Parts: sequence; structure tokens; C-alpha cells
Amino acid sequence: MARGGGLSIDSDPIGSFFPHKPVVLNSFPEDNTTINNSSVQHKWKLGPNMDTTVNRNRSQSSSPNTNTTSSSISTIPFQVNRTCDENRPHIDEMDFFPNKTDDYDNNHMNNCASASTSAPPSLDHLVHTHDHSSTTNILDLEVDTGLNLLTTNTSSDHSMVDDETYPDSKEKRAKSEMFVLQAELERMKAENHRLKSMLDQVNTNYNALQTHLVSLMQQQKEEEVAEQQVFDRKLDEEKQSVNGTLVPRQFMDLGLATNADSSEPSLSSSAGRSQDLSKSPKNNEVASKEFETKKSVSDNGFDQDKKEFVRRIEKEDSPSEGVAANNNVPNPKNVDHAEATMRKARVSVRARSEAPMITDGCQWRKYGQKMAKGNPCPRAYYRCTMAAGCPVRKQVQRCAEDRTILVTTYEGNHNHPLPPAAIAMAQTTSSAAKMLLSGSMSSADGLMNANFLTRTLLPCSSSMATISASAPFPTVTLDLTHSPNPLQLSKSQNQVQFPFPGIPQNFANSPSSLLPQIFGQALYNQSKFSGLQTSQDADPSQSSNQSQRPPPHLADTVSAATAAIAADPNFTAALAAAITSIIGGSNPNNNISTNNNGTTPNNTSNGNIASNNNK
DNA sequence: CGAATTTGACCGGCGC
DNA sequence: GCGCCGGTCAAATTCG
Repeated sequence: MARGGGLSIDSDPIGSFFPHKPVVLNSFPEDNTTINNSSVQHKWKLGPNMDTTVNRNRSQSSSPNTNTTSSSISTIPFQVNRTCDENRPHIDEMDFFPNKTDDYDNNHMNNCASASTSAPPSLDHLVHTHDHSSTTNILDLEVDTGLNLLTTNTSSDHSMVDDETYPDSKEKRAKSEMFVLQAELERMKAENHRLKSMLDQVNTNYNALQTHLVSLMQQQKEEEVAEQQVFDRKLDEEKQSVNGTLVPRQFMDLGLATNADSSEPSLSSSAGRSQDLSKSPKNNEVASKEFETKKSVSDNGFDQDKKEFVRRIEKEDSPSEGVAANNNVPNPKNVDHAEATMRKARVSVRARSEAPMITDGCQWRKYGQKMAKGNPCPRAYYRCTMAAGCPVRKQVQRCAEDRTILVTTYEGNHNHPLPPAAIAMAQTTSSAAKMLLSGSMSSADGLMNANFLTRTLLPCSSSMATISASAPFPTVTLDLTHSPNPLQLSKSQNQVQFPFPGIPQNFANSPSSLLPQIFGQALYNQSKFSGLQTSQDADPSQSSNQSQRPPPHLADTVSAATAAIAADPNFTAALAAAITSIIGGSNPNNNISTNNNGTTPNNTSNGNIASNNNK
């Protein structure tokens, strides 16, 4: 029987079957062409095997709706007497969408054992003869027809029907049953129609959502390209204004913004690609074509689309026409190289603390300690243990000049979900890495980019962070000590200070994981500005709420700061808002206001942070 | 006793 | 090629 659709209620007790039980439709089935039979089959099992589902094992006593006259159609517990026709194959599914209902009338009306109990095959089980004394029901149909028909064969019925004094009684009874069944059939047709309508509605909604999503993605793509163009334009201007010595193009090695972070492979990859695309009209065309292709593909879900899109993009990046060609770097043959270079991008945080290391919300395990050259203080090596295989490392070392300053260097991106308290540093490192891996970096020397970043990232600052282009690894140094001497950190040449007035010198002591968050958000925004994306996008819907209430805990403060920044497209204003949120956050654990002399008490906020975090 | 830390050995990159 | 140096490994040790 080729029919248009049907419902399977195999696994669902009949009593709980639709529509009593809300049917959860997968709004985004993997097969997104339409919500057709195959896609919904998992839920409703629409398909060719659609027949009336009957509960043939159900005992009569278990039927709560026997003789119900309710107008509800929630229960369709067709009581079946198997002995009606033992040879008949059992029908397990109900056909709610019979296309050939005429066949029932024409072909099956006379198929039942009793000639008088003509009914569609789906329903003919519902009728049985009197030969079986196991049940007294002539029609054990637990279907509310809405007609208030009493279909139960009561004793009086039995006496009347079986009364031999009425020769036409059988025929009359059969006719009445036929009417009942026909009425039921009509009702089921209506129900069938209703279900079809519902299915169409869901399908329509799904298609609308799909279209909307595609349009949003396309719009985002266009915005990224436009932003990249603006960024490149500014970059050119910057390039013309810089007369200093050229910095070794170390950033260029990092042009491969591939998915070093396995947690966000698609985004980072597509992000890195977007920049490259923006630099190359040809690639832009490819991207557009790819996107259009992706857009046109409707057989798979969007996640699959995205993955496929990214996969194809990464295939394109492999050839020498990609980043490698632009950067005079040996052709990266595999992702390992990209990951290796990705890991080299570092974020260094300088904070005053007497604690062995700052608390950043992550769990770390020390795996080594070395005496670094030029520093009497040993350098400790930690790796993230929040997830197996997390590539994030960090180094902790005290500053040789000022041993109250703890220098923590982060490297890599987390590949696991992070607690709120850890998002700060994670976002810092991730954003910094992305920024350093930005394709825009590859188009200019590091100094120029650093200058540009100085102006674009923190236009209101004066001594907060450093971007080092000459270090063994591209490093963004965030100075939370607020050193008044902008040259203090410039041990290596070609470093550019990111000043940041107004931050108390011991500010880092208090929310030591907070400023990195701000800076990380800055980098993150910068990355977005340069066409990059990050998977750690803050939720604007949450941001508004969080930024409005005073942060009772550091994590909330972090969230508020993140939210404030993320919610505000104007980064400068957002940064100011975030700072205000932190400083004016009235965090009882915040000792900024009580200790502003730059010294670090033994029980600094690091301890407080530690108590708030997982240490 | 399991987990975390310590610490010497080892490895690879880089400069000479 | 050699040595230096940064980084990592892994066995030993310590800790809870």
C-alpha cells in the first residue's frame, strides 16, 4: 500500500498516544529537505508501513477509556480480538493518511470474516462475531466517535441480536456497525487531515527558520568581509605612518588560523579563511560560491553544512595559494603545523601576587619546573587538566626585577567547556591567539600591527599591555601591575605598550582573572574586527541582565564585564563600561579601594578568587 | 592508595 | 657538530 503518511505508535502506549501526549517534532531533522516521511519517521514513523495500530495484547481491564463518550480523540485504543481472523497479519500501525480510502470500501468491505462487518482493513479487527465467548463485546472499539454511540454489546444487545425471532437482526446489526465504523473512518480522516496540516505547519516553520538562518549567516559573512576591508584600509594607513625598523614577520608564521582548538574547529577555521578570502577576490568568489553551494544544500543539517563547508575550505587552504603562499612560509601540509604555530601564540599576564600562581578558574597540573636563563626564579610549567587532551599550557614565573610580580603565560586554546571563572583567561588566550594568527597580521609587520592595535584596542590606555613581535613566540603581555614606567616591560625590542591609566597598581591582585577577561574581550573584539570569529561569543541576551545587577561574585563580575563588552558594539565604550563594572562592582572581596599602594598583602584577592573558584 | 608534585633526564630548535 | 636553552617526560617522592 503506497500511502502518503501515517503514524506509528509502536513504542508508545496507546493510551498516551497523540494528541494527549505532545508530539515533539525535531525542528531540525538531519534530513532538512522537508519534513517528509523519512525525516519524521523516527518520531511518528510515517511511511509505507502505515496501518492502524492496535493494541492487541491489551487487556480489557486496562482500558481506561472504555465506553468513553468524551469528545477527546486522545485515546484510540482499539480493542482487538485476535480471534477474529487468526490468519490475518497483525497490523501494528495506524494509517492516518490513507490515500485509498475508496479501496477500503470497494475492496475490503467484504473481506472480513463476517460479511456484514465490512470495514477498512485497519478497523475490521475491531469487529468479531459471537463465536468467541472470551469477550462479550461485539465491537470493542474504544474510539470516541463523538457520536455517543454505545458500541458495547451489553447483555440486552446480545439477547436482542441473537434472538432468532428476528431474522434480519444480523443484517441490522451489521449495518449499524458499519455506520459506526464509517463514522469512525470519517473522523479518522479528519484527524488525518489535521495531522497533515500540523505536519505542513511544522515543515513550513522549519523551512522559514532555515531560510532565516541562511540569510543571517550570509549577512554575517558580508559584514565580516566589510570589516576586514575596513581593517585592511586602516592597516594600510598605519603602514604608511610607521617609519621604524621592520620587525621580523613572525606573525606571518601564524597566518594559518586553522582549528588549533578542537572545540571550535569550524568557527576558527572559517574565521581564518574569511580573512584570506577578503584579501583575495578570487577566494572571495570561491567563498561566495561555497556559501551559495552550502546555502543550496538542503539535504543535511546546518551543522553538517558548516562542517562540510569548513572542510572544503580547509582543503582549499592546503594548497600554496593560501596563507602559505602569502606569507613565504613553507607549505603547511597538515593541520599539525597549524596547531603548532597556533600554540606558539601566547598571552602573558603580569600580576602582583604572592600566591604561587594566579587563579584563573581552570585546573592545572604542574608538569615541570626549570630555571630560566636570566631569572633566578624558577619557571613552572602547568597544563590544563580540566579535560583530557586539553592543549593549554601555562608558565608561571616571578619577575626577576620585582618578585612580587607573577608572570603567567598562557598558550593554546581549551578544548572543553569552561566554568565562568575560567572563561576570562581562556578568552584572553584564545582571542590573543586568534588576533596574532589573524591574516591581517601577515600582511604587515608586527610593529605596525602593534601600533594599530594600540590605537584600536585600547585607545584610552597608556601602559597596560604589550604585544611582543620579537619574542620567540608572538606574545601579548597584559600588565596588571599598572607600572607607571611604560618601558618597564620592554625588555625586548619592538614591543609596544598598551597604556591603561586608572587601574590601581594592585588591581591585578583583586580580580586577577578579570582584567585578562577585559583584555581578552578586547582582543576578541579585535579579532572580530579583523574578520575573526570565536566560539566563545557571549550571549547578549544574558549580558543585559548581568550587566545591570551588581556582581556579587567574581564570576558574576567577569560575566558582567564580558557581557558589557559583548553587548556594546562600541568597544571603547564597552571597555569603559566593563572597567566601571569591575571597579565599581562593589565586590566585597575586592580590596582595590582599601589597598592602593601597589603592595600586595598576604591575603590578597587571589585567595578570595581561589575561594570562589575551583582551587 | 591514588593524585599531585618534584626533579633529573631527554629532546628539539637555534646560534655559533 | 656542538653547546645552550626551553620545553616535556616520567620515575620518584610527597601529600591528602
